[in-house]
Amino acid sequence: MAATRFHQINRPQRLSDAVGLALEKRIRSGALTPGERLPTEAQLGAQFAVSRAVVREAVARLKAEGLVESRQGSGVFVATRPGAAAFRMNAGLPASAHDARDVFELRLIVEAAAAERAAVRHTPQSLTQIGEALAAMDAAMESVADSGDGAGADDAFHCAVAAASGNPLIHRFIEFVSQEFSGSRQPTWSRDGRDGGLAQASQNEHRALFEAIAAGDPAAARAAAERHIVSAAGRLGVMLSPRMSGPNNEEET
Amino acid sequence: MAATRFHQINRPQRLSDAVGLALEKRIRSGALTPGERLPTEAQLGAQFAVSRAVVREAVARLKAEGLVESRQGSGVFVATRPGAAAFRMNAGLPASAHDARDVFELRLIVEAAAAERAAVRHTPQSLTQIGEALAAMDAAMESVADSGDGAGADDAFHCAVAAASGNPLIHRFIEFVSQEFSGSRQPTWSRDGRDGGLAQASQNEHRALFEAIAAGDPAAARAAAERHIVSAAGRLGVMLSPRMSGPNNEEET
DNA sequence: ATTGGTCAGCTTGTCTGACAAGTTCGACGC
DNA sequence: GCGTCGAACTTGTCAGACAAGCTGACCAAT
Repeated sequence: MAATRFHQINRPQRLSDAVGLALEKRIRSGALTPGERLPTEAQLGAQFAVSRAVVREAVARLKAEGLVESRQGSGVFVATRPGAAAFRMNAGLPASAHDARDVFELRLIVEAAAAERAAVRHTPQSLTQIGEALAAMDAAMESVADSGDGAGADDAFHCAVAAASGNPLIHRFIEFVSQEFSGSRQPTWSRDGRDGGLAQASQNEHRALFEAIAAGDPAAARAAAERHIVSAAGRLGVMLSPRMSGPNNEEET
Repeated sequence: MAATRFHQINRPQRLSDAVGLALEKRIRSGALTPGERLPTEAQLGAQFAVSRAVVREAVARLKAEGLVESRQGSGVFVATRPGAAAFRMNAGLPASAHDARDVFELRLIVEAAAAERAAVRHTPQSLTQIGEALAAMDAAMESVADSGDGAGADDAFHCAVAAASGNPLIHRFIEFVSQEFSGSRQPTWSRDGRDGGLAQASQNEHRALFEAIAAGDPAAARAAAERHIVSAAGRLGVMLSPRMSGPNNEEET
């Protein structure tokens, strides 16, 4: 909806968020090592030029993420195994030019393997789920709305393939990655994207993947999934190689 | 040290922890639904009989976990996709008989792809790192200590291979998975495991992987990594197939 | 009737100061 | 050398004040 689209204004970052991220960076970079004591709250307040309350809220964040532990009267210490409990796509590191490519490469690896397994392990029910998402994208292609439901159905298609892999961990991981980059499919399914043939190209790739899975051909499913991810990346301007086929292949970039 | 042993006294739970956990319980149980607005800070303070600072720190915890979002002047809301910002191996689901197999399968997919990329993208420095971890395992093989440092060096070896993949995201993910299952390598490197030849078998596989990477041969590196993961799983009693090579291959299990 | 502007009331964000609870370490006595 | 005590330090909690931002009611203009 148009109203939703204008809702995403750029809010200034909260001080407690900024301090928390800065400290997290120090921990993840190794500048602060496991077991090491952080500066006192008063010192951090002086260093960051913020109040003690802001520091405490930043530390509360870090505690929730398992990065630090506090002991009253003693201090705040880097946890022995900082942050091991959770994996995040953006671990507080600054964005770099390679981010999108790193993400697409990880998706290529995991989604191609999931497609391969879906070809072998799918059930009538899981195949129906994939087919329904495919049909929903066909319908979105004809939609007169500005953005329609194509991106949502695109998400659902990928997650249905992941679910058909028969490995719930892989399914959850692909869902996680998909949600973190839910905005990346929007350009393909926008009015402009559909008029420009992006959605049609994407849908052709989806159909080839569906057919390979339905045919129970894992090699064809893997190849179809790889083609699709590489093309999807290309549509966003990201160059990706589908296979490590030679020592010089990657170094051309 | 004996002094350390008596250090683990039962500390009363912090108020901010208790409030944070109580709110998290309401969210995860569905009593508070995605998009729903939480009571105001003042109301929560009255309900829990704590100061506003305690409430704010509890909310800071929930924000770090992706469970809520706050909007200044408006309120604190349950996130649209609560907890989606982090991926956890155990997502609060009960353990099932397929867990270990699911994990090894995910490792197989990601680590084999990392090895492939390491063969192409390694640098002299990253290759040295891998070699040092290999040497540390050789040394641990001869160690007279009961458990030695073999498991730690085994972890380090896998993480060095992941680092050599040239994709920091893959590196972080493999590190995350490795840390979550850091105990799984202990039996191989224990006294019994070394005497029984488990460590030697594992080390032979590590060496083959190292050599394939050093030779810059991605296909050999992938195959070596797959062999190793499949064998490692087998040493723990988990049956794993390295490839989806036919429609009936998996259904034998 | 609809649209746009204003403002009071409300809510989160930040700062400040005070005191409670707990830890650490040095001084002192035995 | 060992045990006790207390000062100094650090985190945990409370309270109050003000800043920044949001929401909805109300009124004027078209």
